[in-house]
Amino acid sequence: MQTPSKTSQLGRPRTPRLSRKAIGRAALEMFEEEESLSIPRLAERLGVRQSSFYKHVTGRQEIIELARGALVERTPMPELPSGSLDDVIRQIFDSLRKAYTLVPALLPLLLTQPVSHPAALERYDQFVEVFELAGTPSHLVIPALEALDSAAIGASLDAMTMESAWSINEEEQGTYPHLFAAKKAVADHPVDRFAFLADVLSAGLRAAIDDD
Amino acid sequence: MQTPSKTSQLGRPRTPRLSRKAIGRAALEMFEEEESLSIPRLAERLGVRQSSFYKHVTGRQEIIELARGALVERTPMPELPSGSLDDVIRQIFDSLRKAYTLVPALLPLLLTQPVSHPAALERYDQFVEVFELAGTPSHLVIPALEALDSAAIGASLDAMTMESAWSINEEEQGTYPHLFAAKKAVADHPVDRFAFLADVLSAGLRAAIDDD
DNA sequence: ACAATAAGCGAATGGCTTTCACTAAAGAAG
DNA sequence: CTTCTTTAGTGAAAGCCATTCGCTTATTGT
Repeated sequence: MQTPSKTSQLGRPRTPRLSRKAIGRAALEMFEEEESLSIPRLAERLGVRQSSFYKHVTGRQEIIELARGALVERTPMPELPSGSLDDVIRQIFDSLRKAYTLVPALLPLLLTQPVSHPAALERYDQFVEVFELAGTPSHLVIPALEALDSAAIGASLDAMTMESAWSINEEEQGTYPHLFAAKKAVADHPVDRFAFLADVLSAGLRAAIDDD
Repeated sequence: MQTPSKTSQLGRPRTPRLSRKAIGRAALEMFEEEESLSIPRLAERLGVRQSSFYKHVTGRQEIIELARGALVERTPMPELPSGSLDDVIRQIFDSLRKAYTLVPALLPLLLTQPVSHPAALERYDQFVEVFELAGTPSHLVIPALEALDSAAIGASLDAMTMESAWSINEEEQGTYPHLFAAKKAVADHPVDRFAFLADVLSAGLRAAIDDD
């Protein structure tokens, strides 16, 4: 009987080198550190060849969905079995924002595909439950949750696009006088965008829900 | 003197085949029709070779910014020299939404880079002016505009992610009871997401601005 | 008239995702 | 325990993509 070289990488390994969970976690890490996902580089991180992924996953999109799952699993569900609608809105928004600001580069990719990871679905299921306990009419729960979710994503991305979402050259300052002045005003008198959005969403959602 | 073959594509052409404006327009068209941007295919559309773009543009990112410009130039500025804050919010939100729903595939790419196209900057400059005419404190204009912008993007993307942002298998329906029930509730009692968001933003922004 | 610049092209580079035939171990069946 | 099937790895290759560079020809400026 031959003892194969210990460094041979051929054939099935004695102990598994990959799992869907490990792939999701590594992908999330990679997004945090490199702000993008490349399958060859992910393979390097995991000490594996790129083609190996396709035994666990159908393709890149699924890896991104696993990263979403890893993000949810890392973020604890806020304690809030019940509460006022105001509390519920602020807690959910804050929970989303905390998760999203960790990985801004992932957000555009998450936006373009539906949520299918079980851990993520379970988290949203809990959010829905809390909304309903706070007295939201059922047909408004999904629209309200969508509003919170995209606001959290938008704000987290804005925070990434450095300094400002609008980039004006020095020479062009006179060309866009109002925009330039407004940028200066908020620079001189900074506004916490997340707190502002939380106020806007809380007041707005409560008004829209009570009007029903 | 030689008369070169009319079909020769060598050397500088007698009349220009490309321009930044034409590139932006074609890129926007491509996003609408193919939901993605590929430089080789864009070159095909314009009857040109891919390397030619780099005489007009520094790279892919700049082409995307030109597409943003083309999108703004195609969308008319709403007539509204002045108005109540409620009108202003709804008009701006509606204008953004109209533009964004035309090209959902472009939105994730726009999110990741600052606005630098002159036509877009001018449009935002006008939005700022209208906000100020409606009495918004200057330091809140930018946060308010950011909120409208990301809400419009989020809603346009949600509308793209077909049917629902949450995809639940038939077998899993019992695993996510609240989410599933809420999806059913909104399916049975449909809610216009854009109108809902407009209500939320109008009420919320006015509250946040008046509290100041 | 002529030099400098500008706008095209062709070919090549290096990156990416995905597929497929192959190998060796694990697990199931008798 | 042997044998068969399934599984989790590898390696090589195909077919995309964005970008660069040297070449050619026209336009522009002096």
